[in-house]
Amino acid sequence: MAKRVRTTRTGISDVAARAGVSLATVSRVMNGNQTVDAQIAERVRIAASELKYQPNPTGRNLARGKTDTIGVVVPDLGNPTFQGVLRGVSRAAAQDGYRVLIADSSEVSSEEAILAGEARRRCDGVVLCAPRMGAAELEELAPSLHPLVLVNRATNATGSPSVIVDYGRGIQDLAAHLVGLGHTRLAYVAGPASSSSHRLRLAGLDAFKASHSGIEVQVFSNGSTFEDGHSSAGDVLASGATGIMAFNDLTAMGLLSALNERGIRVPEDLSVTGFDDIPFARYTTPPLTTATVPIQDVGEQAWAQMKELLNRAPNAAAEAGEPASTTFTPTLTVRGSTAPPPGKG
Amino acid sequence: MAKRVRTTRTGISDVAARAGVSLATVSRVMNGNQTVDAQIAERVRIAASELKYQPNPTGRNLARGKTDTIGVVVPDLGNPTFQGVLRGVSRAAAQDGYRVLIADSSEVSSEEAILAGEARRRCDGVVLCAPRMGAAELEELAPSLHPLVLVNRATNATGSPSVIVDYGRGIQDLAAHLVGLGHTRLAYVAGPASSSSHRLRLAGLDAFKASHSGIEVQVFSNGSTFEDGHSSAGDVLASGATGIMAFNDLTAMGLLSALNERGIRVPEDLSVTGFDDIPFARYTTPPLTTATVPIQDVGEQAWAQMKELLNRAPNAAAEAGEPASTTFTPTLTVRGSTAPPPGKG
DNA sequence: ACGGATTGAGAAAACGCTTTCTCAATCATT
DNA sequence: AATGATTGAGAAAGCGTTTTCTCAATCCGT
Repeated sequence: MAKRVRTTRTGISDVAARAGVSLATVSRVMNGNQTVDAQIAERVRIAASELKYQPNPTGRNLARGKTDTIGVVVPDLGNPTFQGVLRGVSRAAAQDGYRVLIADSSEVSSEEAILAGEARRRCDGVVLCAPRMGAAELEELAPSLHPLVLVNRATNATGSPSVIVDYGRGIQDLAAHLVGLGHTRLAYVAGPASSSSHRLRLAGLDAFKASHSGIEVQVFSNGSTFEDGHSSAGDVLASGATGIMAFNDLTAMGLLSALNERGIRVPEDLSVTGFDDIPFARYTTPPLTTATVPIQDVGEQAWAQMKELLNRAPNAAAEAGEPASTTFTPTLTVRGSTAPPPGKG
Repeated sequence: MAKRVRTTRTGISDVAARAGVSLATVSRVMNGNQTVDAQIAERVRIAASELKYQPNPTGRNLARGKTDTIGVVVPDLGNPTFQGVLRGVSRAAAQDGYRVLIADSSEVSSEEAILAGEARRRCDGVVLCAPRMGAAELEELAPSLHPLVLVNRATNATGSPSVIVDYGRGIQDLAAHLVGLGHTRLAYVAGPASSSSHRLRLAGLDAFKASHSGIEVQVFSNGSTFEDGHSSAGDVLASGATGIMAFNDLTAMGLLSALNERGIRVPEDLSVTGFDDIPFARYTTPPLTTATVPIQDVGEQAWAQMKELLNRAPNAAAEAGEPASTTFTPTLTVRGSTAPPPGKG
């Protein structure tokens, strides 16, 4: 048999041989370890660049016990919200030399835990977006995922910070805006019952009702897609409400579209609000009044928390106390889809 | 010093010990190697599940020389086109047990080569979306990235398949549609000069002009964003053209918005087309006539090609001949933003 | 019942690095 | 000049798997 034809890329030992030093020294130089004589270091650097040597990350990963990679698990890469989170995390992490592995559960909620575990094993930590996962399951899963940062979820499990959006506050601002315009009959076209951010909106509306006795707030169950919004038009019109808060921008757009088909004018006949302020919300007709969520900042903040966790000594969790969670409060963005109700202009 | 407190997770040797077999046997069982006695295999499986053993991917990666991960490099995660590609690749790859590492060059074109190389070292292959990269640079880079699949780019470098969209064909279909409606004065609101897909559109338009002598086709240089489209309104109106083809849906939406502000009616006064058919194209006012690009299929196909490359023996490249590239042809999607020109209705 | 095939499992050698351990050589100190 | 402290680089031990080697124990045919 031939002499084992060189199949593998140029490795650290090639550099060592060429520079006439040991592997250890090459490693030291490549890692900026200062305990190497300047002359030798230079020789190594030259050898490395002549050979175009680039350390093999896998070998490194194994030796160092880390991968400089974090996993981001999302329910749907097609959803603007998660796209924003992903983008924010990815860019922020890149600044610190980390990469992102994505895991798209394709809305198959039963896969989420598995995907997340998988991702965790391959990465140094995971950012989890799992709006539909049950609280119990999340709580059980969290410890095994540590370092873990939750997006729009909280858990009692210790040591896992969250970055969350105050949906309850946002929807109250929206409701207040409508009431301020003169609306007294409001309706909320709800999101999926299993969605935790939907439940936060509901709680916000309860709080709102408690402090605004004259105001009616109906709730229609529904979903989170354009089509869901579209198909809710019938219920909405039958309700007699004049101020409609859709679960999010997408459903608001669906509703807008259905209303348009039926000849209902927005905002003259009906006011409609969205939620999130996705990039296209400003381009609808009329432009959508919505609660703006700085979603990319959410992603960036998620990375900031992750970084914090990563920099902690592995066993420092307890001594350092609970990691700080962050809350973003949506800001009201008034555009053309809201106006005083008919007759109150 | 204490006895080296167990810091590491449960590993293959724990399982081996518990099952009373060697590491090799555990490995064989975990990998479905059939040369293990059924009884022993069962014992190992039980031990593994009792210990909740999960193989460490990094160790595995090193031993097997592969990572079951591919890199996807895109210029901007905020761009619907690349989001679509990413989603397609990610889902298709997941089907085959592969994960995706993302690299977002943030439009910094000088970073692309570096990011791609980085990604390649960490992964088994890379899918490259680099519409602005110079042909020469691409050609030089390609071999070092192999296995490499190009999206919307081709290269002479051997062994790297592409999946491309026939933008030239698509814009001709759009032009033909406008001409069919009676327009004789067309304008193309161009994309970035450095964009290769923009050049393909230009070539398509040249072909179109060659075969339609009576038709005027003006070209305005511009960009690829909503704002670029918005700011092109002045030129467009001054041109006297009645059928406007925007570089893509985003610029079309910008143009639509600017026209709306100026009281120009679409499609009554002016017809406007987009390109790509991004998810929101159907929700503009009026809904956008556009060339539909099955962008997620592009991503899936990119994975299919990658899989093909991965399954080839490392040195089989030559014998297997050139890998097949794929072309997707956009389909014309007529919506409300196009109509006969004024006076020809 | 005996040699030659097969099976099946353990020992050990990769995989490509990092890092601890060691120890020779240099330096500073009295 | 003798001793202890410091510097700097090589040897070697991991890191957690997979896979090749090896070899003992079965199996088969005659």
